[in-house]
Amino acid sequence: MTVRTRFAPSPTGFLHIGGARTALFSWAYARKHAGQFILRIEDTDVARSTPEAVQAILDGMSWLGLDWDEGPFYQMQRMDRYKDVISKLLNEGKAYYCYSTKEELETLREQQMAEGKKPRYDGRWRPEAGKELPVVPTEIPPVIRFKNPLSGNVVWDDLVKGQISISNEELDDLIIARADGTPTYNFCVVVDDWEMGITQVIRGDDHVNNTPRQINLLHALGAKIPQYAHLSMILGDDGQKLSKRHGAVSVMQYDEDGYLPEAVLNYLARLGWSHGDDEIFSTEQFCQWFDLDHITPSAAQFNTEKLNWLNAHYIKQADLTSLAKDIIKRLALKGVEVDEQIDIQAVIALYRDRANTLNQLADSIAYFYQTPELDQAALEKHITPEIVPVMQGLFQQLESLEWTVENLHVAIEHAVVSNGLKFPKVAMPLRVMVTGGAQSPSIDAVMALLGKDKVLERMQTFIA
RNA sequence: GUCCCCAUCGUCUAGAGGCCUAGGACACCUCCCUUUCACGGAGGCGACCGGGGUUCGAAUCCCCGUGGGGACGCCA
Repeated sequence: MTVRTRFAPSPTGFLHIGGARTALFSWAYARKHAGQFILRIEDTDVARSTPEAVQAILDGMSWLGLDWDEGPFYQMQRMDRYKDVISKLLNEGKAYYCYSTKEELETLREQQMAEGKKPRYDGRWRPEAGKELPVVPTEIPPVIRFKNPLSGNVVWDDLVKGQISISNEELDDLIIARADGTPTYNFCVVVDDWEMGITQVIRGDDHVNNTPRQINLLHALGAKIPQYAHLSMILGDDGQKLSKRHGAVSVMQYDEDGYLPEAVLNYLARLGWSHGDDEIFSTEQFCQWFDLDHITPSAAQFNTEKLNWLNAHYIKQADLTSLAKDIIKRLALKGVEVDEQIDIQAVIALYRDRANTLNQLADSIAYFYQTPELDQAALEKHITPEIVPVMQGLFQQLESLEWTVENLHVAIEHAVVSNGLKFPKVAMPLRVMVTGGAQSPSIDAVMALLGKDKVLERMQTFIA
């Protein structure tokens, strides 16, 4: 049987890191088994679903390169189908109308909690042989509930967590249609997973408790039960749960912050999944290796440091042409316009080894195009009164120099030797004058790329 | 409260009874390279939650405890 997996986000916000990993694992599983990956938008919560959120999710998926074979399907467009199934259930006596009000149920819940019991619907409207039901109120629009089995256990072999067993006595008759007639999440999921032929349901483990209800529904519909794989959650950098108000950010934020999608993908892959000691691997390699046996059942804490390390790695590997395009864009965003006279690919090649993010890389080379900000401490430490004459001498040499790295090196070396100094004694002040700070790649290489005019102009302001 | 799940270095993880005096990676520390800072290279620090079993032998299996998390919606 061909593998069919799905990613089924609800469009109530952006695609965050947890959702992205779920999508990645579902996608990779389908790819690994040459199956299909389906995208389904669960938008039955009309009040909270927005088209902007749908777009945000699609953007996140495409940035990460997660493509789907079918969909996106929208549950709101499948209403007729759900209603058919509900009336079938009603006709077969597997579902029933319930006229309890929200207030009534709230009271019941509080009472049960107070008694130390698990809050659950007590089945007051559930029809049973020989049972007398309350008088149907005319003014209350009813919800429709599923007749959950009263006894026995629901057991499944979770592909991540192993065997999970939940007693039906813990479950109540869940609402499958609201008072306004719209079907609810647990019901739509069941119908969709069934009709879309999903073979492996890979999702967050906050759904573990929904699984037995869904399995019971599937049984009632005479559907085949898919396999389930429940992924544990991703915690924030601080070990706290991610939520809208705490730490959860859109995957697109990583784009903005200067992370490469392949780095994020690689990082996410290793969060909760492993392939021996392998740390760095391509998405293609991941698809070949991925399996559900090596997923950790426990929660994982996000670690930005490690993401940075991976990102730095991918920056070092990146194609220079596309890297340059990206960096030019980022510089423009900062209001820095690049000068065509300077070979930006060469500059990036010189700087890429020292950046964790593309933004850092852009920041670090901005001084090629605009007057650098001067590091006061570096200035005071390196540009001493004694060194100024030395720099004046060097300046004169440079004025008539044929501008190559080799010649520049020789010129600096000459200033060092003729003044009886150590190399850094000359290189450091020069570095501060040219770059504004005390850290840079080899100063001769930097000067070569920056060009004679800019170098002399910058030196001038310090030795005049 | 009730039910379900989880538990190896600070973090991500390897580990399917002997290969484990527990391996790798990030971070951290030291040294090397060096024109500063990085990069890179070589080392180092650092963990099986506790208690009982089972077994010749347990990080690995079982039970209890502890701790953490999740669920308990006419949200998904």
